[in-house]
Amino acid sequence: MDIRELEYFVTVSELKNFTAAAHKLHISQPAISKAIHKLEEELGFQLLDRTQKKVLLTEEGVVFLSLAEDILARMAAAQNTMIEYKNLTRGTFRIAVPPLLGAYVFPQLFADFKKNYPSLEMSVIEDGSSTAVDLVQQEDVHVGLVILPPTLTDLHSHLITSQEIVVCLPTDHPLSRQSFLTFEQLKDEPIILYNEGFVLRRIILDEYAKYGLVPRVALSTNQFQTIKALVAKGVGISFLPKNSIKVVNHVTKIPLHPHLFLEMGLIWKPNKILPLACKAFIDFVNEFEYVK
Amino acid sequence: MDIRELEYFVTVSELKNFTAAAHKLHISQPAISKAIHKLEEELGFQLLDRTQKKVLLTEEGVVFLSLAEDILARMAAAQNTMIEYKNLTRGTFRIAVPPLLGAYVFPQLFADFKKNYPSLEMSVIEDGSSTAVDLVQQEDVHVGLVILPPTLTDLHSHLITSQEIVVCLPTDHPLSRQSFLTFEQLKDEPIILYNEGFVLRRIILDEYAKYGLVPRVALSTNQFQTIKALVAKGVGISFLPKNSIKVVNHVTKIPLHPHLFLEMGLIWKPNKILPLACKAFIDFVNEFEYVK
DNA sequence: ATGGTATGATAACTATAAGTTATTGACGGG
DNA sequence: CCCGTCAATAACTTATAGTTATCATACCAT
Repeated sequence: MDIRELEYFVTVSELKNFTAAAHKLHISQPAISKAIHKLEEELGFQLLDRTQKKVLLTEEGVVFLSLAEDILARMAAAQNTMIEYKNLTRGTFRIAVPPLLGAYVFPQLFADFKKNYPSLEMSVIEDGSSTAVDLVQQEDVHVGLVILPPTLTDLHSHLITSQEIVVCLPTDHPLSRQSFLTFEQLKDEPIILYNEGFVLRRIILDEYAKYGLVPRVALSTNQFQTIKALVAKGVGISFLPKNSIKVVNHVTKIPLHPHLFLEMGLIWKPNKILPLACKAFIDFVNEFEYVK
Repeated sequence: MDIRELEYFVTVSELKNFTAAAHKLHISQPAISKAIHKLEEELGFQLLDRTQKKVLLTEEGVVFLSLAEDILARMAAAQNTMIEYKNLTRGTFRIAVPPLLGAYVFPQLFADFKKNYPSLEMSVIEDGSSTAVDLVQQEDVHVGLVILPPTLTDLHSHLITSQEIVVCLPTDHPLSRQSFLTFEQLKDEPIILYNEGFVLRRIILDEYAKYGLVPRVALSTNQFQTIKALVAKGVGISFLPKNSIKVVNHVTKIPLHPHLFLEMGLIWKPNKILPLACKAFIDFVNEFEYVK
């Protein structure tokens, strides 16, 4: 019992004529005859009554017709669904986005991507960049939009933008008038950091360590807003990408000396076959120009 | 996109192994490889990720798998349904049964048939034998259980039983003591007949006509019970098959002279392809011995 | 590292079955 | 009553599903 046979049978049933069905299906009439006979042979009884001039359905034929039509409809529906995936008018993928990037790189990226592919869905998992890397590694997500860690084991990556990290401190802080700051100058300041699992925390602590310093961490959080608010309140100083904070009352941004940069980009697992929607996203990001 | 291809894909997805799937399907492994490749080629993307040791479904593969499983399930269900028709564990047909036969031939026939084929359904249309013949002719029913008319145009028939027609008259009727009666003796009696469309009416009127007589029809009905009740009440006399009336108070049955017989049987249209259930019924009736 | 094993891909060939053309036979309408 | 329409059949061709043999590669145990 073959899809083609069902198709032939349904067409003959519709047209009540073998020859007409053959024309419609662009094959010869004997091909139809053969297929119908094969079907009837297999089922063990006649589906069509050819004793009259017109071809008529037998009672069993009527039953089989409705079953065949249902199967063909579902077959067509399945094909359509898959064509939608192929055409990128349907599809989902999972992306890990740390809050920091979620706050200012991702929205622009996402909006532009949606403009091009309005039907594609993204499932966003928010977590720190370090965790995001693990999620990609374990294939829990397909891609990660992360602060690129210094060492990338065996993942592919694409740099989207590079941001300078600046010191954030309360406007009334004694150091807030400087045009730049060194870690030496900041060594006794209480600092506010992201939690473990966030690359930015790692980077800052590593920088301190470079100068043989161990900062006093006043508090750590995974909330970007919390960090900014705490700095404004004078709880401590912090380090954030220059553009992540546009204008915040009572917070001053001062560059570090030497300058410290943060690279942000997309990572994914090579060799792993990704959803077409995700491939489209990676391709899109490759073309994407981030406007600071 | 072929049913076989779907089957192969589903099996590979289940076993996560091409070779194992090939074994299960009793074909060679390259046949599986080829079929899956063909499917992927047709859809335009990969369904299975073969980069790891284990075969894994891609995201699109997961979607397609559920669609394929649904289609295969429906295919199997359709096949099962048709097997049921073949096995006569499913099926319906339409039969015309006049009330007279419905009252005493049909119940026995039906009960015995049901014993052999408990799952088959009969749709019974009750109407006079003449009408029943037309219904068969026009293919509104598949068979008719009728009083066989003297001329059968082009229908097949099978005699089930022959019944003597007897005169029914009230017990207190002056003629009720006779051992037989002639139409000459009955020529002035008001008679109760079936309506037009009932063969029994035709037969009685034809018999009167044979002797150049035209009876006075007191009343006609299509209700067997009504006829019997009216005879008992002395409204008129009637003619009914001997065995159709077992014991009725105030009604006496007397044979005609010469004897008049009624043939009852099954009719159907030849050349017409009948439902298997109906064929089974015809075959059953052929074997059937009616016990009076 | 390293050789063995398991597994899927590939190539060349065979067998099956789907399709073609030519023709016949049957039914129904003018 | 003949002619036209339409399905069935036969003989042949083509397409393709399946086979065997072999290769490439990833994983595993030593």
